[in-house]
Amino acid sequence: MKLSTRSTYGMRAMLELALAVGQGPVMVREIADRQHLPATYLEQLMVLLRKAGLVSATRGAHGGYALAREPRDITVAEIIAVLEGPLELVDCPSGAGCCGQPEVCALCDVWDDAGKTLTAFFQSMTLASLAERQRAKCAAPVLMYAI
Amino acid sequence: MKLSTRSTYGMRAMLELALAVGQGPVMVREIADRQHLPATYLEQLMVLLRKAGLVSATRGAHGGYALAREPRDITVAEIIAVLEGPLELVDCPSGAGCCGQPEVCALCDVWDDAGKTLTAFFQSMTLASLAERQRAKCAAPVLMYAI
DNA sequence: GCGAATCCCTATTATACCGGTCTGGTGAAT
DNA sequence: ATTCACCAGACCGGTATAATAGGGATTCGC
Repeated sequence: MKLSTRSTYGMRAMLELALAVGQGPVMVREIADRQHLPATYLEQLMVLLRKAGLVSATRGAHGGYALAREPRDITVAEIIAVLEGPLELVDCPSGAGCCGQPEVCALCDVWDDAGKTLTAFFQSMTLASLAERQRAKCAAPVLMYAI
Repeated sequence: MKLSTRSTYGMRAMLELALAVGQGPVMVREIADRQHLPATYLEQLMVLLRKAGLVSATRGAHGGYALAREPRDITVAEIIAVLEGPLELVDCPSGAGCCGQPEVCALCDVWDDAGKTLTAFFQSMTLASLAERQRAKCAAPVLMYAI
């Protein structure tokens, strides 16, 4: 029950872009360096995010990526949906798989509700709010160390 | 982001046991047949559930498994925790992995909160409530079919 | 125009985990 | 004693994820 690295890498990249909004496009290489991610791998993810309309790319020298929309209009749920697929906890392709008789299966409801709960959580969370939290954390870094 | 079959298989088995409470031990074979699960695989899961103290086994002829506690005192969260591990969405072993600097990483908080949300959801859900829902569904089966 | 920089795309590989089987052992009931 | 059922562990194959490699397309600066 872990998120794949695709989502987490992608989110880290998107957060970088959110923090750099208004400063022109950011190179994949730059993001990868700052976040310590494999650059060529991240490239693939960025292409997916572009195709999904979440970022825009400018090619050529001094190119890079930028958010395609306002940070406040991009939710974490969207990003995860692109990189991870829908947040369904079980493969129950509309009634077929699962337990065989989903109409009378109380568990199907549970898995479904759980997925919806998660989705709602991530939908309530935008890049803007995330960026703000990040900025706050960096502005007031933790000065207490464990002894 | 799928639950492994371990959790879903295990839940289905536990629900069977909850529905058969007070009727003596139930054989693994019986559960597997009713739920169409691979018997030998389910056996492994039942052992884990026993070691975790969620079910009790009686060996020998006419043996089988039964819930070790009242259905209302067993939450879905517990069962999943045994079979799936803790509900953490990312591997962030208390600060080390993740992004490298979890103290100043807004995302770590997000993943953490999401895991807690899920856990809370599953904790609010007991075998008793599940069994009740299941019984209700079976008593009033769906009679409307899509045309 | 030329070349460098950067995104774009596809193919390939390796590793780990998951789902599952098989074999043999242990304890209880008849 | 025999049978039934849980117990324990090794073992194995498929698949998806994570990552690499390499060659193209597009734009900028000169």
